[in-house]
Amino acid sequence: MNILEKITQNKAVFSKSERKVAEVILSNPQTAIHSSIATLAKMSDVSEPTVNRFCRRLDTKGYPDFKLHLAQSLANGTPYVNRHVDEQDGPEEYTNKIFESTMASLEVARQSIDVNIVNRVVDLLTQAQKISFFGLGASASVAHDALNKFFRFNVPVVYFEDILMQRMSCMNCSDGDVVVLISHTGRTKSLVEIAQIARMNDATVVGITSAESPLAQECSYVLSLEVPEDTDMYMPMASRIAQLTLIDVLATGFTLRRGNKFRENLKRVKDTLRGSRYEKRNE
Amino acid sequence: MNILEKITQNKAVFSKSERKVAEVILSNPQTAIHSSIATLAKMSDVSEPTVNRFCRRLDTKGYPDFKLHLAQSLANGTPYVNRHVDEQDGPEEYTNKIFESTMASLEVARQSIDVNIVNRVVDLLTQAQKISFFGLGASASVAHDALNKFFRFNVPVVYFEDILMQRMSCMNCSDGDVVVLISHTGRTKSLVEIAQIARMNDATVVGITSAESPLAQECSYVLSLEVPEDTDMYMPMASRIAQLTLIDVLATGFTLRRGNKFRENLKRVKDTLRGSRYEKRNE
DNA sequence: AAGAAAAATGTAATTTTTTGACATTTTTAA
DNA sequence: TTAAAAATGTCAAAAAATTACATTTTTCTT
Repeated sequence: MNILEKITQNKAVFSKSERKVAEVILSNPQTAIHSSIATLAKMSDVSEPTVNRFCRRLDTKGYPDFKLHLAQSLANGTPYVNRHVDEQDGPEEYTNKIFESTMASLEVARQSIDVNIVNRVVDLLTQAQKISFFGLGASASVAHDALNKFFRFNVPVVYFEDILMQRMSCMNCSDGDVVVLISHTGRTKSLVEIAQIARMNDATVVGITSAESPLAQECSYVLSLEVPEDTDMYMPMASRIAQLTLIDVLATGFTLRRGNKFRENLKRVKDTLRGSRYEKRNE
Repeated sequence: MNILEKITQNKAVFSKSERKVAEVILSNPQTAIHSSIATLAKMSDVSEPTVNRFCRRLDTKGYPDFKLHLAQSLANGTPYVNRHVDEQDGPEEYTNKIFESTMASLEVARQSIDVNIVNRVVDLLTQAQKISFFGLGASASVAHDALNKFFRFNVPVVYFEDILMQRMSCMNCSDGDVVVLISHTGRTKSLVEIAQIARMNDATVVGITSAESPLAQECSYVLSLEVPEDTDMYMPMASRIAQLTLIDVLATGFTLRRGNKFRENLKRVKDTLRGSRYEKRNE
């Protein structure tokens, strides 16, 4: 946790002298990290051991350790912490909190990704005869997005929102088809069933879900995403974003694998859209 | 500048022993910042002054100063820069680049948001008789997602992918209805027309789009999002993510405005989903 | 309000850590 | 091969941080 925030929060707990130290540090943290304990003690007008005790109260091992923590806090301007929205927050606060915690979640998600599996899945996708993307609820829009993306690649790609359509589609799967199933929890019954159906019909099933979930068990490959608990709003938030970003990664891997010529193709697809748009005046 | 990079770059300049120190630090920077010069010297199998000289070669004042720099470098992992994917990147590289540039874009987008407009739009939404979300292409899935989110609020909410349905829906708009139009460029002709139709029928039109685009001109309120140019892959990437996050912000503002009781409602909605899921074993 | 107990703070000594001076070894180049 | 230069290590001095303990301040009880 950011040590500057911690100092602010614990202000009430500090003793009088410790508070003097806190003031000096908060008002000038950049100076603090370059001072020795003696200098800081003089600046705060307290004794050296008091500064040391202050550091320990913040759960650091001592002054040098404290400086390290402080340096780290200062390094990331606003550190991407998963701050929860609360009741009293105004628009400014909740906007920032949502953005920041989304970024924080992406960071965590990124670290949880196994690039070897990404690589293998990209392999699979490039060789697939047909790619299907299915998800339910909040993950439906992620599947929808994946459709949009892979459609540009001129690959047979399928997406349905309707469970029955999804099932039927999987019934008709065959060897060489890849089915990508998206679910944050990996506990949605009907999606787990879809996975089973697809596998019975020789499709390769890729799950974008959490590790060791029932869905993960049924998949040939699992791209597990660890995303910190969504904020308190009882809605999926960060999980979706992480899934989407992973889709971007797969799409990128796909185009890289296909090489340069293929990318020119993509440019053409993009240019085709031009007719449907108002021209941008060249400034 | 990031000191880890600096170490990597200067590797050629280092002497043999200094390189040993560099290896140890690069391979385990987290350990390094918590070690004394003596420990690090032993780990690198060199003498203490050698470590000290190593630090000075990197333009730090000495070992403690070096540790500070190192701590700061580690704090912001790799700062979120918009690094472009290129041809030779392996899975590891492109995965990280995509995630990082997504985070970087979110940061930029966040700063470009006008919270006053967010606040006003939240106002509008809470008082709306009916809310519609429309987008085309990549933005369609964003609208889809918004549907999913606002549907939970037990508000009349509408979403269509089909242009004709969108038009018809807007024809039937009336005073008190809010139409949210999503488009990165704001230059999609049919969406601009939708905006005009909606306004002719007294709906309030909110645009999530780029400032001063043709679409923005036609909107009652514009939530403009400035998103750095998407990476070179000719697909919308970061723009979508920013739009989605903005939707999260609006949804959050909405629930906050509605107060505590309302949030309990949301919890109930979430709990309702339980029947469709496999239980999580309590570990 | 007085006095004892507890908490906070400071002093001084000790320990740890870092740095500097100089000797020795290794490398480089003529 | 040898002399100069560069690199590295040894050891001692200096600086910094921490500990133990004494003193002061605060708090609580009677």
